[in-house]
Amino acid sequence: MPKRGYHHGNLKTALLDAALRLIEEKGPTGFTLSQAAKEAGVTPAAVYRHYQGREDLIAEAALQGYDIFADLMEHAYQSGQPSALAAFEATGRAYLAFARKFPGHYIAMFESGISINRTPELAQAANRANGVLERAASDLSQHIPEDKRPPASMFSAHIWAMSHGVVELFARNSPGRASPFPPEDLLESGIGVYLRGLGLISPDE
Amino acid sequence: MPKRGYHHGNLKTALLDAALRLIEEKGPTGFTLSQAAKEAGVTPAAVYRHYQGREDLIAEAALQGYDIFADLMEHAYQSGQPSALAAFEATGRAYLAFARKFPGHYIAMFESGISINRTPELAQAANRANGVLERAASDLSQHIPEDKRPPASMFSAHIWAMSHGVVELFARNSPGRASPFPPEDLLESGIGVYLRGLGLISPDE
DNA sequence: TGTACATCAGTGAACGCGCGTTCACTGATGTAC
DNA sequence: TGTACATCAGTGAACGCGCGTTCACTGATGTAC
Repeated sequence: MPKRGYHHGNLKTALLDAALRLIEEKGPTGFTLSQAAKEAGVTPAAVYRHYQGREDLIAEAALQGYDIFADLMEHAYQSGQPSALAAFEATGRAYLAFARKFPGHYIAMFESGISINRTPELAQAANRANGVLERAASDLSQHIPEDKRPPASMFSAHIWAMSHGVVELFARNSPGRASPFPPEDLLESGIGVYLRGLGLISPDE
Repeated sequence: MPKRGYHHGNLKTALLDAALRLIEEKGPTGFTLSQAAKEAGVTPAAVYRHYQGREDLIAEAALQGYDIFADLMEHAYQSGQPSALAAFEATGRAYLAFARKFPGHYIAMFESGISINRTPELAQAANRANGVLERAASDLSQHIPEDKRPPASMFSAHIWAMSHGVVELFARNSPGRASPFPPEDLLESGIGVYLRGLGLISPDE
């Protein structure tokens, strides 16, 4: 870990890490470039060697986040194969696990106001992540009689919304709004009820 | 509408309205007291005649929001009586309607990081709103056989999470993340599936 | 191995800016007589 | 109705601060010969 001397050696990464910590702590609007620089042990001006500016740092955090997120979702999806149900449920769990493990990334992705269409890579990474969930939903909905089958994109939007809601309301340390249940249980049971509603789990399971 | 002269006459309200507009536009951390004062046509120092400072303005917005919110929920709940199902569904719809109609309030309440326990009145208003949803859930869950009945607080947390998720992901103009469905439909259908999963709606309804 | 030199990562000072808050003040309002 | 005076809402200047960004610079690194 060579951190001494005039050259940092690892500044780009160190800045991104500092930014993630700060975004997690202060929110995307409260995050400042100067503070990130300070945490990395460097002058604010040095940041401009590696990023175009404040916005660019946030966008980079979001991009990295979507990549990790998509990988995790992909892996969860695969891990449940060949059962469409197991794959789907693993994907749901992976969502919450990601939000818990990478809160800075999560916030940069979903709460920073950064447009998905800022750069083609960002759009691509975001779509990849979204695609996994939609594929899992689509696979699973094959088991529903066609005339009662909701569009996979609606199905996945429902699950996404519930997951996001659980994260924002109960998994974040919202001051004074403690959940009566662990977020993991809440999401698991919520998805369970939902799947039962689609006839994908028998009522007694 | 007397706005001329040295005395504003209606400054407290005007400031709160300006704050709500700005919170909606810039987010809770992007909101500034100075700008709110400017919008109300007044010096920043004048704000201190009516509020204790920046934080207090946000807290006031949240408080007003919880009051309106609780009233709307209450009204929706009553409007569906005596049917527990109708009351519950109306409550869900009221949630989204509130978020759409009072985005500034919504953000101040749920995204500003203001603690519910900042003042007793704030805590009370928040609990009143939450209580309506929980009561609606509790009423409705009487129709579930006792041994299969989830706690009402879990039930209501699920619905709250899905509602909040729909608002955040699909009802807000998140740049580049357009929903394929109107948020209202998304929430209505999501809640429908969920209630079917609890056995509260017949599969063919 | 030694030297000259190009490359480039990070410095430090400076900029203009808007912020939240304070303070002594002033102008308008409303009340007592 | 008129006047004196208390109340108080809003002013304007000032404060110290941290921000994002720019610029000419300097010190370290690495490469060519």
